[in-house]
Amino acid sequence: MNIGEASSASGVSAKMIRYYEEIGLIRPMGRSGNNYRVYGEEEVHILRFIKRARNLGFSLEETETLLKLWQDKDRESSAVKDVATAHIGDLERRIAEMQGMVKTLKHLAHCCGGDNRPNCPILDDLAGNGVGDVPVPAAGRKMHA
Amino acid sequence: MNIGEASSASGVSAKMIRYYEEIGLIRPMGRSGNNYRVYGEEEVHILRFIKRARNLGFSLEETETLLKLWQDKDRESSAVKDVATAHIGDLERRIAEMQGMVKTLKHLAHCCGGDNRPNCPILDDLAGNGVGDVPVPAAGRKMHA
DNA sequence: CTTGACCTTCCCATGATGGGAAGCTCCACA
DNA sequence: TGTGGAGCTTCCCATCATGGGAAGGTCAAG
Repeated sequence: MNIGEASSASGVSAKMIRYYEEIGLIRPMGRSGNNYRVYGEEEVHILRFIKRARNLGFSLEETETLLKLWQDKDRESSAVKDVATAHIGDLERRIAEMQGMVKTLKHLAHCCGGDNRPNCPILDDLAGNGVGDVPVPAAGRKMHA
Repeated sequence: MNIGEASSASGVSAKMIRYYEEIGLIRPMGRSGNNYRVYGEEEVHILRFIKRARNLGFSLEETETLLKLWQDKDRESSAVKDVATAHIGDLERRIAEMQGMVKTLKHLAHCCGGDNRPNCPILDDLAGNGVGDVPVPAAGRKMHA
């Protein structure tokens, strides 16, 4: 099976399959006489594993860890669970951050007439003239040295 | 005021201030005799506006639009509201996507012993042997578009 | 033999940010 | 007056995962 077929069988683009090989996520594939990469069911299975891990938001680095654990018959399931749990925490942090943004934005949008007049509390808020609650202080880092 | 001072006054790093200038988000600053960029209150105000827009998750492109609307005294507030509303929708879509991931992951993690035995439903699921309800049908939902 | 669909490698772009090098300027202090 | 260091300048590189596209080889069907 050539790369195109492996691609449609796994849902991973040919471009990405080559990239995964380049960064060492998957082993370099054997080549047929014409220098084309050759794939078997085994490889497609691995690619599908990667695809699913990516769909769940795991980074390629985390995916690599999971892949190694998958192939390690002596793994401890706690190692897998740890990776998953950390990822859940990461997702929840990002979700909370975005929810904060949505909350503020909805409040501002609600206060904005959205008509043909220039008066706009959204811009007022961005300009520093808050309409109420102000999110994300987030500024004061490495200043002044 | 030099770039370092403008940076701590606005919360935008000097690196980013130069970058914003480079991509045309802000006008090139005047230079003093020593070739240092010179900033005034006006510019710091603009940088703070950008900072706040970024904190609310607006892209630099959206920020540019908002900035122009801010400076356009004849704007219609509906234009601003449209940008904000579209962004809210975008955030909500991403939140929903991540919540789906979290839901699946929590289910899997819940089913995983997390002990010293190799048996692991998380890996089983990634390998294609679902543990029950499994969203993300690898073939059905096109990431690409 | 030609055409077109594949495959190969290589380079570039994305978005927003940081790191760091090499070289300049400025200021304070001895 | 010299010197050190902080701060400024530009330039290049890295991130993360992905796609676009060019230039060229290969294969199968017409």
